[in-house]
Amino acid sequence: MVRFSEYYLTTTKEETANSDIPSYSLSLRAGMIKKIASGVYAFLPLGYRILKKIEKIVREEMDKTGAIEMLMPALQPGDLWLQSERWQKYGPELFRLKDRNDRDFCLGPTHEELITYLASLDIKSYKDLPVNLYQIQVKFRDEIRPRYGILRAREFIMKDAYSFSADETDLDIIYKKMYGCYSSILERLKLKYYAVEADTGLIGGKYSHEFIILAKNGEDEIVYCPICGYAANYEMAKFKSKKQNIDEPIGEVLQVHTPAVTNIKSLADFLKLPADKIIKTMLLNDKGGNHYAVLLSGDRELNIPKVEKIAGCSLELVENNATGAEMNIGFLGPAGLDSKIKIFADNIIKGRCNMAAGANKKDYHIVNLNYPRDFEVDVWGDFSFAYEGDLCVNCGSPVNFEKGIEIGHIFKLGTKYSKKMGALFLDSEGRLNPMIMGCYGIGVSRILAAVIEQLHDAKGILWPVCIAPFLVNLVAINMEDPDITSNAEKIYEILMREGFEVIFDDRNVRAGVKFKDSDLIGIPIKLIIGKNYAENEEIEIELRKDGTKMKMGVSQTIDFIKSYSQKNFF
RNA sequence: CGGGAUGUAGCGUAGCUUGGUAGCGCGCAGCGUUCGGGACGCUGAGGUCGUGGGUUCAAAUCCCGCCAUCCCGACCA
Repeated sequence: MVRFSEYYLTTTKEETANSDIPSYSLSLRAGMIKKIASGVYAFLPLGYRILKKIEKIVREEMDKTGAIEMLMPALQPGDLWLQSERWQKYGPELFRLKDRNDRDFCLGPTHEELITYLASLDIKSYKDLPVNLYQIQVKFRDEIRPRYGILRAREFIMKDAYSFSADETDLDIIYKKMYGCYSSILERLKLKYYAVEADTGLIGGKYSHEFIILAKNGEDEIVYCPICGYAANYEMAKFKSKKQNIDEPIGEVLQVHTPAVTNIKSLADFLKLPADKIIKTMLLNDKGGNHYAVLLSGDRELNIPKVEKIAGCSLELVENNATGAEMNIGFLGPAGLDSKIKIFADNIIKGRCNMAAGANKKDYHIVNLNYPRDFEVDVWGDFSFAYEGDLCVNCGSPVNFEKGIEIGHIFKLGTKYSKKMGALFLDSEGRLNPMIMGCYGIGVSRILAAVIEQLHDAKGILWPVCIAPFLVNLVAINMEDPDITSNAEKIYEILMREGFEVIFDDRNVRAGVKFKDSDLIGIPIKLIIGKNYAENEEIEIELRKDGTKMKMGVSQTIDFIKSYSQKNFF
């Protein structure tokens, strides 16, 4: 296939500065990518080979589900984004630009607007539905902090699919197909992953799943139950608290002078109470200036998205200085709170007794608060994050925590875009309806990094056979020995005739360099031609996976490679 | 956006405090010796010291602006 000496590939022995995680450092050292600007990378020939193989797998699995491939422009007119109102909502993450006539454009971070626009032009009847369209395209997001190389880049390659259907049932069918599709993609790539319940934000009421690849350096955290298989995004995770409600005689309400004690830790020290006997009162407000107080056990953290979900609007924490003295930030509590403020209380507090909380008065707290004697609650719910030691919401076993990389996200969009952009169809009774949409993304270039993140060792990358840039590296031990070179050439011919993806390391460098490069790049099989081939016609085989070494004749070697490639190791 | 740092050959860096010849390692080219897990010797090519201005007889070095890159920061009742 290719001769190393003629190929475009340079590897480096030394790491580059700031290549802080293995996948980044190795993809630079193996000569797969090159950084062009912050968060912008070029795929060099080796990296591009791998990328194309990943694309191929994604494409095959998508096609199997009946999804149809197309290609939309990366450059999109601002008008469409005005229609969906995302032009206003998206913020600086959206790459915006103007053409010579001063018209607004953006570089697409996703393609909902475009696809919905296209569907509105072409789809008129329920007979045209359902349909699931996808593309593999470059996306742009002006990330606040691009990092970890290709894992979190500003320009990246993504497969995104958009489904249109006439009813929820068809949406469910496609959603399930996509769920299955993503699972098969990740299984073919030999990745360890979880499909977790994810936050839909305020947009979609329905559910969504994230596909998370387990990795120490991941930026996402998941909570899962090893017993029953429950898995969720850290922010979303439901759980049961282990702590029992304490049964003790109800005490009398007392006001305590607590000068300048404004946080849980100092209050716990001051009152000599454990943090979970304190009610933490967090104040949020919505865009309309309405306040919401959230009561939490003192040892828990506020989970704003969970509150937003119940409140039905986006919320912000009230800043310390924002409301000034009249709110008594630092001394808030449920008892005697301004009645205009809605009180949300975490279920964990339910049944607890003799709690301490702020007195809504500077420098004072109250002890021995008891519900419902001393305060009211408008809404009970789950408003905190799961902690180590919490229990599975389904089966009650302790939950585990794991870091990971978000690789895919499937989402039921509903009619958000179709309504705004007029993507309507006539149903069988002649009524006009907005199409029901779903969107399904998977990060193609991110997969490349994620695979390395999961599959590498001290020597380099361990590619699964299905995406390895080459299956076989033919190493001629010494290019100045005519016997060795002529034998290697002969074997090279045979391997090519067999149709194997082979790179022939014909460089005039020492054997050690060839071995190191081969391991770094992560080619699954090394075939080594040295002196002993001339002696007994046996090829030395070494496997990257575990360093296994074997010797066998040419035809057995061919058979071995065939069967090895079919097994798709890792 | 706030805080902190850094920019010197393709890559990694020294020199800057105390202004005066730009140095080292890797890589690259040539020659020779080597040749089964990143060899060695000799020779050589390669630098607007991020950029613009200022101070000075003289600036990689001191001062100011700009640009780029990197790190940290979203939990406080």
